[in-house]
This record gives sequence, C-alpha cells and structure tokens, in this order.
Amino acid sequence: MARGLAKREERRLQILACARDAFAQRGYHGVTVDDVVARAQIARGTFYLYFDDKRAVLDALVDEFLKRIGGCIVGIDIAHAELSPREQLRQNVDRITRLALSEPALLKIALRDATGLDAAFDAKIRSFYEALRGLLGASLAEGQQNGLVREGDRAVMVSIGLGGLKELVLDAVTGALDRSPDALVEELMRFLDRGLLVAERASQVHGA
Amino acid sequence: MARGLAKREERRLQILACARDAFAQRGYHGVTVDDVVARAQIARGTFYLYFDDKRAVLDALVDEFLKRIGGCIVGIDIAHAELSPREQLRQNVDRITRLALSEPALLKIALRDATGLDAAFDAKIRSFYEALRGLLGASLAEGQQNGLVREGDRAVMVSIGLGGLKELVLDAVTGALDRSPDALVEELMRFLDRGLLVAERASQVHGA
Amino acid sequence: MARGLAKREERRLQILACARDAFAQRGYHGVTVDDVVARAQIARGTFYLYFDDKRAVLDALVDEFLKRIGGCIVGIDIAHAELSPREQLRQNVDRITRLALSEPALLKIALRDATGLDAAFDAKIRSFYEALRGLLGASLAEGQQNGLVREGDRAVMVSIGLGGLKELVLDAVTGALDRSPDALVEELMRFLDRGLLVAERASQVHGA
Amino acid sequence: MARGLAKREERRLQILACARDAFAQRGYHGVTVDDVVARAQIARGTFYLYFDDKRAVLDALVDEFLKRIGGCIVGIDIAHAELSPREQLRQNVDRITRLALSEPALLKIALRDATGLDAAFDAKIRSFYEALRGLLGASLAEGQQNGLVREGDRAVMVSIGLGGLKELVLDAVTGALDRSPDALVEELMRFLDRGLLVAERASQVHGA
DNA sequence: CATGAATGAGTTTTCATTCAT
DNA sequence: GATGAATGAAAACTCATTCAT
Repeated sequence: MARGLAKREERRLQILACARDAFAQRGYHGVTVDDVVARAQIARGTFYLYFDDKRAVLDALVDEFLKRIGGCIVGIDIAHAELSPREQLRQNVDRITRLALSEPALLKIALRDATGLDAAFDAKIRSFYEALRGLLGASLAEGQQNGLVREGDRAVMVSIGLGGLKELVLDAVTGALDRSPDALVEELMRFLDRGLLVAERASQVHGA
Repeated sequence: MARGLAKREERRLQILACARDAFAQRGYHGVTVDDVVARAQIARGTFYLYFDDKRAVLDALVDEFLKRIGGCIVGIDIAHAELSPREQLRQNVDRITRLALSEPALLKIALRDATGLDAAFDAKIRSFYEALRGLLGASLAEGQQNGLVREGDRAVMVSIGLGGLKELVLDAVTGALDRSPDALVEELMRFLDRGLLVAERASQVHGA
Repeated sequence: MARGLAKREERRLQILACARDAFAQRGYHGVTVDDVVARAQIARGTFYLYFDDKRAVLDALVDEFLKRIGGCIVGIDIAHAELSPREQLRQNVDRITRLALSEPALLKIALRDATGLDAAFDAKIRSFYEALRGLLGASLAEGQQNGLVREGDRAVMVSIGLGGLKELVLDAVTGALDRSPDALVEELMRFLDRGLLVAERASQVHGA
Repeated sequence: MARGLAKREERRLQILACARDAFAQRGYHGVTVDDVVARAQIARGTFYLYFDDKRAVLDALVDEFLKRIGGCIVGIDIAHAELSPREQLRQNVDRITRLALSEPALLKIALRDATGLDAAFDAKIRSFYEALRGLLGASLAEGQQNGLVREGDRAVMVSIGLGGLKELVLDAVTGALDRSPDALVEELMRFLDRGLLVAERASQVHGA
C-alpha cells in the first residue's frame, strides 16, 4: 500500500516534470494535454487520474515553486548574534537566486504564464505577492527605524527591489545574462548598497 | 477619398482600443475575436477587414506601444549645456513612467501577454529588449568612464534597473501601488542615487 | 437610351469574360466574387447589379456556350444536293471542334465545373445532353436505316462518340494534345469511318 | 492490439464509405465534414482522428480508386500463347468497365470532383493520365508495327478511346445508359474493331 | 488503475450578399 | 447606377475532457 502510494506519487511527479518542461518551452497555452502525456509516455486518460484538469498541473507547479521561494525567505533578525542584517538579507537573496537558477523552467512558468489565466489563479499569485510585499515592507520599516535602511517610500522600494531581482534571475535563465549566481547576488547587493549613480553624491560631497 | 481613409483609420483605432481593453482585462488567450467585435459593436467579418487575424491586433498594439516607449528614450548628452546627465536620465524615466501610467492597458499587455506567444513575436520583443539593453549598457559605460556611474557589471545593472522600472509601473497600473508619477520617478531616482541600504556603508565609514 | 443599354451590355460582357477566365484558371469554387470584380476593375456591389449571384454568371457562361455548341450542330440531310451525309457530319464535328478550341476557357468550365453544383444546374446540363443524345440517336437510326451507319446499340455509340469528342477537345485545350483542329477532326473522322460508318466503306466496296 | 488496429481500419473505412456516398451525391464542394460525420454517426472530432482534413478523404478515395483502375490494366503480350491481343484488350476493357460499374460513387467522384481542386491534386490526376496515355500510346505503337492497329495519330487515338470509355461508364453509372457490362464492352469493342484495328477488317475483307 | 477512442463545445476564418452613401 | 464597407451565416478545425473496455 505504501508502495502503491509511492508509485502513484512518482508518476504524479513524472507528469509534473513533463508538464513543467513543456510549459517552459512553449508556454501554458501553447501546450496541449497531448503534448504532456506524450512526453510522460502515458495515456491521455491517465493524466486525468492524477490531475483534475490542465490548469491543476500549472497550479501544482506554481504552488510548489512559490512554496519553495517562500522557504528561501527568512525574516531578518536585527539582534542576530552572528549575522548582520545586511548579511541576512544577502543570504535571502542568495537562496532565492540559487533556487531560481536551479529551476529555470519553473521560473519562466511562474513569471510568464502564471498571470492573466483566470481570476482564481490571479488571486493566488496576487496574494503571494501581497504577502511578500507586506513582509518586505515590514522589514524595511524596521530597518528604517534602526537606521539600516534609508528613508523613503517603502512600497515603492519593494516594487523596485522585487522587480530588479525578478528581471535579474529571468534574464539569467533566458540567457540574456550569463553570470554565476554569486556574481548576480553580489551585484544586486551593491545596487542595494549604493544604487547606480555617483555624480550627485560626489557633488554633494564636494558641496559638503 | 481622404475622408474614406480617415474613416477607415478611425474604425481601425476603434477595434484596436476594444481589443486593447479586452486583452488587458482577460489576457490575450482569454479573449476571442467575438469578444472584440462585441465590444466594438461590429460584425465578425468586419474585424477581418482590418486585421489579418487576432495575432495581428496584438502585433499592432505592441508595436505601437514599443514605438512610443522608444520615443520616450533620449540618449544622454554628457556635454549638454543645460541639463545634467542625471537630469536627462530623470526625464527619460519620467517620460516612460508617464506614458506607462497613461496606458495601463497597453502596459499590461506588453508586459504580460507579449511573450511566449510564438517564435516571431518573441523575437520581436527580444530584439526590442536587446536594443534597449545595448543602449543602456553603452550609456552606463560612458557614465563609468566619466565617473558618473559607479563601477560594476553593466549588464547586471541594466537588468536590475529595467526590472525595477517595469515592476514599478506595473504595480502602479495594477493597483498594487497607488502613487503619482512624480512620486514614482523621484523614488526610483533615489534608488539609483543611493540604493536602499545605509547600515553597512555607515559602519564602513565608522570603521574607517 | 440605346447607348445606355449598349454600355450596360458591354459591362455585362466584361464581367462575364473576367469570370470566365477566372473560372477556367481556378475552377468555380476556387474563385471568389472578389477575384472577379478585381479582374473586372469594378466594385463588389456592381457585380450584383448585373448578376443575381455568383451562380448566375456560371449559368450565363454555360448557357451561352451550350447555345453556341448547339448552333454548330446542323441536322444531317440525307437527300442533300451537294454534301454527302459523311461530309455533313464532318462539318458538324469541325464546327464544334473549332468552337471548342477557340474558347478554351469556356470549354474547361462547361466540362469541369458545370456539373455537381446543384440540382437545377445539373438538370440543365442533363437536359442538354439528353437532347443532344436524342438528336444523335435519331440521326444514327436514320443512318442505320439507310445503310450509312452500321448496326449496333445506338445509345452506346452516342456515348462513345460524344466521349471521344469531349476528351479530344479537352485534351487539346489543356495542352495534353497539341494538334491543329484539322488534324483532330480528320483523325476523329477516321475513327468514325472505320468504327461507326459503313456507308463510305460500303460505297467504296461497291464502287470497286 | 491487432484487434485495435482492425477496429481502427474498420472505422476508417466506414468514414470513407460515408464520405464517398456523400461526395457522389452532392459533389465534393457540396459536402461538409458535418454531412460526413452525420452519415457515419460519429462526432466531428472523430473525423479528424482518422483524416487530416476533408481533402485527405478525397485523396484516399481517389488514390485507392486509381490504384484499382491501374490494377485492371494488364500490358498486352502480342506473343501470348492463348489470348489474342484483341482478346487481351477486351479483357482490360472488361475489367475496367466492371470495376467502374461496381463503384458508381467512386467513378463519379474520380471523374467529376477530382479535378480543379488544387495544384497538388491536379498534378496527381494528371500524372495518372499521363502514365496511362503513355502506356496506351506505346501499346498502339507496337500494334501498328505488327499490323494490328491501323496507322494514325496515336495520341489522338488514345484521347478518343479513353474519352469514349470514360463517357460510356459514366453514362452507365448516372443512369443515362442502362446496359449490362457485357453489352457495353462488346459495343465498345465493335467501335474499336472497326475504328482502330485493321486486323479483323482486313481478314473480313480477305474473307469476303 | 490504465488506456485511448470518442466527444462536442468553442474558435477562427471565409466569403457571398446587402445597403447606405 | 456605382461604390465598397459591413454583414453574418456557414464551414473547418482544435483540444480539453470523458468513459467504456
């Protein structure tokens, strides 16, 4: 019985993997259930023994990916004994980046296909983002109170930061940007540390 | 004759506007030609008098939007008489932001639907991005040579900057972020100016 | 007024000619009303000022062609003062062949497209054939009574003869057979001479 | 598995038969896929499990028919031990005639619908005719050399002979000519005897 | 459980015909 | 009369889903 369950789970994962690769290559709408079952070498009907419908596969893939992304995020403890808040942040970014690069297919799917499908799906994605934005916003607030984060509109900061990270890993995964995870993380941290421009600051320094 | 052409163009625009709104609301794949013609209050066949197929409408919408986005971007002249490079950059960002916020539907379509459709479409989008990345990369290089931009991996900087801007305007347009264009632009410029974090730098300064 | 009518007729003929060429090239079903009006350089609506519908054009073309074919056929007068029955037959064949070769487009249309369209059309074609078969059958009967035509199943003879002539002119017109009308007629007559007619041979024998 | 294949072939044949009857009655263009599936009592989608499109059904029907017609044709062996060349020719005609009369629907389709559809189809039909004409022409040439066939333009003879046969079987099948296959064949042979062949006549003359 | 043949709702697209200008 | 934009019925085709074996 346990054996049977394990086998069932195995096949479920096989279907998920095949669907994931297909979705990543041709997009959710460009993939038919036929494509998936052909890759998985199963019969069409079998697919429906494991998933309610085509959408459910995307659901499962995205849910799992979001869960794993969520698992990468560890709240920052300002009073941490060993790690500075910045280092904790860096490790968060590092974990996310490594996960993203290790799952290029899932990343593409989550960022490209998992939006605009239907109301229920959008709500799920949106709720994940809201939660994430809330968490990050709170962290920024705490950081600001402790002088670790500059003053500024936190919601906007979150958008920029998240967008920057998303584009970074997406570009890395689609080949537009061929860098090691380390390089990406370090460069992102520098961005957070200092931004991009020196001119104004220099003049301010001169002016000071 | 001129009258006829004007009328034709008018109807074309009417169809484009209806399709744009439909796409923005339900996504390209969630919209049927029937939906579009119902909105436009025209017959199904009329649609095909103005566009070869559904894809052609998306093409037209995205092409035009990319063209307008491109029109917002003015190369930065370091030797400009009146405007500092930073101010020129700010104006670029400002124009793009205002355009994006003034066309929420097009923005959603361009960022959500215009990818993963088919090879031809992907190639077009990709080529736009490549060109944009090239332009920005070159600007960064020049900025670095002139001490206006900090050292760093320019391709990565471009990804982060573009991603930040994209997410910012998308969040603004989808309601996740309710801010005036001015506020968004100013906050983005602060990000470019200084990044996000102060703690480490402060401690480094203290340590120095 | 007469002028106006002449003009109207002229345009009607122009449309007919364009439709004829289009039908001959691409077949009735492969031709759209658009194709015809484009060739005729008229507006779509104008077409319907001259013909009730697309079928009516085919009707007109085929009717006229059948009428002209019918006009080629002159009943054979056994007691003719100058021309032998065989010569009268030869002239019939000659006229038909020349007409067919002079109107390749109409010939193709009449033999390829004018069948299987709808009941009414089929009935018309069928009635033409029936009349033709009746006429030829009667001629054969008279010929048999007068010893000019060998005994045999007249209906079958008619089928074979008509089929042979049809294929001959069709092959000539489609390029499968590049011969002068004279050559075609002479060869067909030889076929009839030694296969259908006894009179000439008989008389030759008698004369010998 | 073998069972499954047999079942599949059975259904394929069922669809072909229904399409064949529909095409024969209303012509290829007058038949919709819906008509065919209604006759076959299957769902629309099922049709497309067995054929790529409507054209493919016609293709299959015509291909098979042409193959069967081709199978009726046996090259004539002048030195045959038992059968005279004429008898061999008669048997060829007999086989074709019987096949044609046994498949009235296919005959109508092959002769009426299978032309002017599209370039590919036309090319196929044309190539069949060319091959047939080539074969018959060569036979005639050999017959002429051996004094079995009268002198004359062989290509023209072929056209007339083929046309005669085509019209004969078509008339028989459409009801214009109600005769037994034997009667048709005998009458056609008489036509050829006294129109194409010299041997018999020569002997008759000699006998006289 | 697994299969894959069958289903039929849903879309796209064409094109003969109409009608306001 | 002439025009050509607009119409919408009709057809082909796809594909997610079901169900008998």
